[in-house]
Amino acid sequence: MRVVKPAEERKNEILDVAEQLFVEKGFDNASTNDIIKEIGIARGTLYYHFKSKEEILDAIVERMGREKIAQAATIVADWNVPLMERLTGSVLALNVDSGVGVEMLAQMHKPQNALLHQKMQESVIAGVVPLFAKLIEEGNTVGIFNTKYPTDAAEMIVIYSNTAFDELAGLSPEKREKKSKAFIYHTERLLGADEGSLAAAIMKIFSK
Amino acid sequence: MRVVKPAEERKNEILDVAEQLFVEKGFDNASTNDIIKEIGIARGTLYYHFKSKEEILDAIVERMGREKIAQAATIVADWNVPLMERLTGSVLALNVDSGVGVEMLAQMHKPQNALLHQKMQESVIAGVVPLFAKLIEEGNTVGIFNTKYPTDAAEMIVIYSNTAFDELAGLSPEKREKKSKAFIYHTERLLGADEGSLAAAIMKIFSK
DNA sequence: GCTATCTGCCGACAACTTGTCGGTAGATAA
DNA sequence: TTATCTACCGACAAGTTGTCGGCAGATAGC
Repeated sequence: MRVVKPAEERKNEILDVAEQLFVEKGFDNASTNDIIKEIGIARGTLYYHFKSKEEILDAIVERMGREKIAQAATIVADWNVPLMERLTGSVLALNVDSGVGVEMLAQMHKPQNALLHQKMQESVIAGVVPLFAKLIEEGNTVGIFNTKYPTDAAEMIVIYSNTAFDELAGLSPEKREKKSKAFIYHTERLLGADEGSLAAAIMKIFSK
Repeated sequence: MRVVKPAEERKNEILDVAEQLFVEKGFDNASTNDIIKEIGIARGTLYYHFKSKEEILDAIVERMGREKIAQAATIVADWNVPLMERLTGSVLALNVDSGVGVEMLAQMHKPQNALLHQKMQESVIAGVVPLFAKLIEEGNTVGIFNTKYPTDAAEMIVIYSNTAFDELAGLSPEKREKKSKAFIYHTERLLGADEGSLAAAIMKIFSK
C-alpha cells in the first residue's frame, strides 16, 4: 500500500532520517538503502526528491547552517544585552548549545563525518563571521575592543572554537578548564580587549 | 607476465599512485580499480599489501605528516636562525612550501578531500604544536613573546593557518595581501609580541 | 460525470564499489 | 630436487548509487 505525501513533507522526512543516519554512522557508511528502509519508501521515491546522495547532504547542511546562523543572529541583535555578552553568547551557541544537541556535535567531529563537518563549517562561517565582525567593530567604536581586522579576528575565533571545542569533550576536567581559559584569554587578545573583560561577561551569562 | 617486487617497493608504489589519485579526484571518487589499473596490478595484490582502502589513506597521511613534521622540526631546531624567523619559517613550511606542492594543498582543501584534510590536520597538529610551544616558551623567557598559554596559542595558529591559507588561493591580490597582514597581526597579538616584530622577521625570510 | 494530466511513488536493473579467497609463479631454503 | 614462502592473480560475493518505464490517485478540463 502506498502512502502519498506532499513533496515538502516527504523531503523533510527524508532529511530528518538522513541527518540522523549520517551523523550516527557517517556519510559514507550510511547507505541510501538505510534511509529508504527506515522510512519505508522505494528507491525511486528518494531519487524523485533528491537527485543524489550528496544533494541530501547539502540540504541537511543548509538546514542546520540556517538554524545555527539564525540563532546566532538573534543573540547578536539583542540590544538589551551588553555587547560583550552577545559575542560570547553567540560563540557558545554555535558550539555547545544550538538546535542540534551536544552529542550530535561530538558525532559530527568524528573522522567519518569530515565532509559533513567541513561543509557545515563553511556554511556557518559564511553566515556568522559578518555578524561577529559588525559586533567587533561596534566594540571598537565603544572602546572595549581594539583591532585593525574585525573580520579576520571573527573568522579566527569561529574556526578555532569550532575545531577546539570538541577536543574539550574528551579531556579531563582540569585540562578542559585550562583550555577554556586559554581560549578566552586568546580571544581577548585577538580583539584587543582588557584581560579578564571577556571572562567576566561569560560569568554573567552562566550565572543567569 | 607478472612482475614481482619486494613488499616495501610495491607498497610505496601503491601509495604514490593512490596519493595522486586521492588528491586529484577525492578519496571517494578514486576507486581501488583506478589505482590497480594505473599501476597494472591485480585486485588481490593491492589487498595483499593493504587490508582496506582506508588503510591506504592512513598510510598516505602518515607519510605526508611525517614529512611535514620533519621539515618543521629541522627549521625549529636551527639555532643559527633567530627565534622569530624559525617560528614564521615553519608555519610557512607547513602551509605553502613543504614536500607536497602548492597545487596539491589547494586540492586537499576541496570538499571531496575533507577526510584526507582532517586526518592530515590532526597528524600535523599532534606533531608540530609541541615544537611550536617550546619555541614560544623560549620566546617568553627571552622576552620577545609574552603569553600564558604557549601550547594553546600554537594550536590556534596552526589550525587557523591551515584552514585560512587556502582561502588565500582564490582571492584577489589586494585581499590576499590584507588577509596575510591580518594573520601576522593576530599572531603577534596571540603571542604577545610587539606589533610589527613578526612582520619584520617574515620580511627577512623572503629577502634571503 | 468522464477523461486527461500531473504528482508522487514503485521496484527491477545497470553499472559500478570494496573486499575475499583459492590458486599459481618463481625465488629461496632444506 | 623438493619444499616452502612470498608476492601476485582474477573470479566472485555482497553491496552501492543512480536510472527508468510504468502505475495510482488526486486535480483539472470539458
